[in-house]
Amino acid sequence: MSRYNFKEAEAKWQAKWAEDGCFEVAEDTSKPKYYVLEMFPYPSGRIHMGHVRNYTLGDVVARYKSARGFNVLHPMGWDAFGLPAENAAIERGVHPADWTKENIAVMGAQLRSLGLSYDWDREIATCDPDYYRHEQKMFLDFLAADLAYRKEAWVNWDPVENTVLANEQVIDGLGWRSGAVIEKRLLSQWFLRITAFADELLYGLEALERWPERVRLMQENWINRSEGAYVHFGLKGRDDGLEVFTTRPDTLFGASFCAVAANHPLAQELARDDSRLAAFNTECSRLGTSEEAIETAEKQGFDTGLRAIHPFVEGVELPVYVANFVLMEYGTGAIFGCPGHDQRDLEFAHKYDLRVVPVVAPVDADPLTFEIGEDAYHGDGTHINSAFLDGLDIVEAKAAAIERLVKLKAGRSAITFRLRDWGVSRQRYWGCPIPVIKCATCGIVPVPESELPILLPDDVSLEQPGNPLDHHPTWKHADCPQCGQPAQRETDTLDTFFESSWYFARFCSPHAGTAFSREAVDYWLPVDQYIGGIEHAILHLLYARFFTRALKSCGYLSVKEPFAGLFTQGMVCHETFKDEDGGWLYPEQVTAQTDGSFTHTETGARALVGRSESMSKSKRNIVDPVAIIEAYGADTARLFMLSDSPPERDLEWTTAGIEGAWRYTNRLWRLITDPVGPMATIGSTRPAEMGDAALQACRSIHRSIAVVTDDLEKFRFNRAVARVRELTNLLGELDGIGDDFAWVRRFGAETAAKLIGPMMPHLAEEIWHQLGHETLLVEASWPETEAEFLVEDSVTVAVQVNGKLRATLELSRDAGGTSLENQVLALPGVVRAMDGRAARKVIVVPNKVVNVVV
RNA sequence: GCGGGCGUGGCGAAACUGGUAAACGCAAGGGGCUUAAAACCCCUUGCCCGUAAGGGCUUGCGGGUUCGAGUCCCGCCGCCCGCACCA
Repeated sequence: MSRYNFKEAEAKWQAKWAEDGCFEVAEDTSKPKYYVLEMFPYPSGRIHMGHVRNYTLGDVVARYKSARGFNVLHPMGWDAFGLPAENAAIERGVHPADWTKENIAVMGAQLRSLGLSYDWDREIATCDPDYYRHEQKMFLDFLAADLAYRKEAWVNWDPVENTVLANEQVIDGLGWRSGAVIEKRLLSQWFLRITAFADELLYGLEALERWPERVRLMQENWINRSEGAYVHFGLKGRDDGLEVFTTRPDTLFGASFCAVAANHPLAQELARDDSRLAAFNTECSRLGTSEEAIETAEKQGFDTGLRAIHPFVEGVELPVYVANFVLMEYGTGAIFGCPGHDQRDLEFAHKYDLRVVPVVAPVDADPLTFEIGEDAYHGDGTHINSAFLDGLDIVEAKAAAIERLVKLKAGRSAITFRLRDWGVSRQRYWGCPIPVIKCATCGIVPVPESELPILLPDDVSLEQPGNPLDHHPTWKHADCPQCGQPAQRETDTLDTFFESSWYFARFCSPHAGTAFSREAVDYWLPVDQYIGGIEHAILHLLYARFFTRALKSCGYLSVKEPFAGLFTQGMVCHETFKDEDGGWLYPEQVTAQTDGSFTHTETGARALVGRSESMSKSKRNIVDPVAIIEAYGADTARLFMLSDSPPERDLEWTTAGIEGAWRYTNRLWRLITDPVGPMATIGSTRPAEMGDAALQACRSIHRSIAVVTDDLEKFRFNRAVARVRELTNLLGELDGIGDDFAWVRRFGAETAAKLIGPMMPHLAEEIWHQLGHETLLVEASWPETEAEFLVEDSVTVAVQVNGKLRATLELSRDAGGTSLENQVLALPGVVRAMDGRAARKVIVVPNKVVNVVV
């Protein structure tokens, strides 16, 4: 029995495709273009199963579209700047550049072994000066267009290391290396004005029809446009006041307190003379900068003693608190609290014994007795306890309240966004230097374009804490381009999201002397199909959408949206194992016992099976793709990635699953190549006469083409695999003899090769070759269906009595009428279920269901 | 906390717009081939009652709409993802 030699075949066809330049593309206006892009990887060291899944999905699309006659651009590169390279430098003493380059070499070879149809000639690495020099120019253009600016922002500050930490480096409020309590600190930093495009980014979502609905929703909620009002509260005994933003100006009569963020200027000012408030503010600053930490912390407030004067009601004064749940970044960093109609305010009011006055009552409630219990009332209703707003509904009351605020010069209507400007400054080495110079006399001065790129220095010390560029002995010293006096370079580098915000454009002309050739981006953009993890649903995708608009407004390109189609894939999971002490074990450290339990392979001790979780180094539940490709080949790994779960859902990696895929690989191989002698010589013209069985098989093959094509179009790859397996089963059962059978068998084999081609390209190519073709399968076109073979003359119809299945009936297509009803009513199963009762109604859904209602 | 999603046999799943629930595969059981094992091939397999014919039940839980609900609506429960300096 022959076995498919994947090692030989995969090496052979990969070499052949490369030699023939099968995946190299150029602009060609005679064909429709199709740009397939998978999110490029961070070169962490080795590829993981998530990459295999992501890139297999992209490769299926690329190869399928190519077979359909599109001019397909399918590039790959490296998102090469980032924190892990600096960590590796600290831990292992290697230079971030060397570490990154080495990783790219290793991972590049691993990706190549998967047989992905990339145009490798377009490979880019974002840490290459030839890449980042262009984004330095973009930064200068943004600066000139007022899309980049400086402002103070809060960072996580490690007081022991004197270093800014990423959120990831703050664990339970402590620095990951120093263990010091982390504080928030204000730092002057660079921002990109993404909020200038807030409306556009929001309304632009509507046009992104080929994006998942949930991603659009998440972005919409992230941008969160809210209509409301600014309200000015006077402060008793002070000349200034408190500016508050609210979406519910109609609930002003229910206000019982005001609150400001701990980092609000007012809180900072008062803390200078109040050590207890200063301590409270410091406590708040220890929550870190993430919204999650702030919102999940226990709600706490500090009464400043200040009293805010109610704009509508003379004599009413509201206590002003500093509260740990108010965010400085949203609205004005100050709120008024209406406990009756906001759950968080209600809990705060209960804690600090503040009054709870309902001002909106449900329409069916008695306004005189309506009270707020444990739950704030968020619903519609009629205003009560609200003087001139009484009796109005919420919409009317909002308008009336704003009108009154304007009249009193105590406020105005306003639209705010939750979206904040994008902070791009990082106080780190391994990123793109920001090309500006800080001069004592001239201020911020852009580096002249002729001096770009500003290169990262090679000789840095990463061992000492702090920003390496800042304590480099010479790098930051430069003369001011304006006045010529000694000055200093900006030592911040750019957020790595900067690189990933335009790489799709660079791929269009990766060797261009400019960021990209206008002609190339005009031809290729937007990306037709973008594929990657759901974890990028907001930040990366939103930044890239903004960046594209920013580039457009600076005259770089013509499209507004970078990604016309988006697909978000699920994660690759694996069961987890722990030893008896709770330590994580690698899958290869455990042995399955016959009774279903597991033991530690070396010690023989009991091992505990945990639930399946997404593969991660920390849980040790990883399976190395390289080992899998080595053992089963790339095609088998690709097949398994596609077959079991729908691509948007999480996939569980199992040994049984990969072995099942491997069995299929060999089954298909044998089925087609064992009788290949006779098959290779059979003509490709359909015999004029075909017997019923051969005709049925021919129909089934055509249906396979139709179903698989539809499934591939709709990203239902698991179903496509199932249908190809059915086709394989059919081929295995074709045991007739004669010309018609011989032809059908070959037709089925060729079709199977073509349909499985995008998924298992090496095996398909090998089969194609064995069938006697001189040309490559990758150059062959997608199979076409013929309408005459897609119509069935008879259908099986379900027969129900009161919606319950009682029988099935073979009918000719589109049968109906009273004869059908009589036929149905005479069926033994129907008679039994009707139990002598008369039919009240018979519902006929043509070719599907007949339902008798009694 | 806020925002988003998911939930169907022992397991991964399928079921297109409300119309035969469980296609395809994994695991398991039985049989064949073999000195034997592996590989391979064939059969069985949602659960319960029944020798069978047949009947009942079943898509996380509880309601509702409908001739008919996995699919639509309302309310719960569980799990997962994101939250702006991880990428």
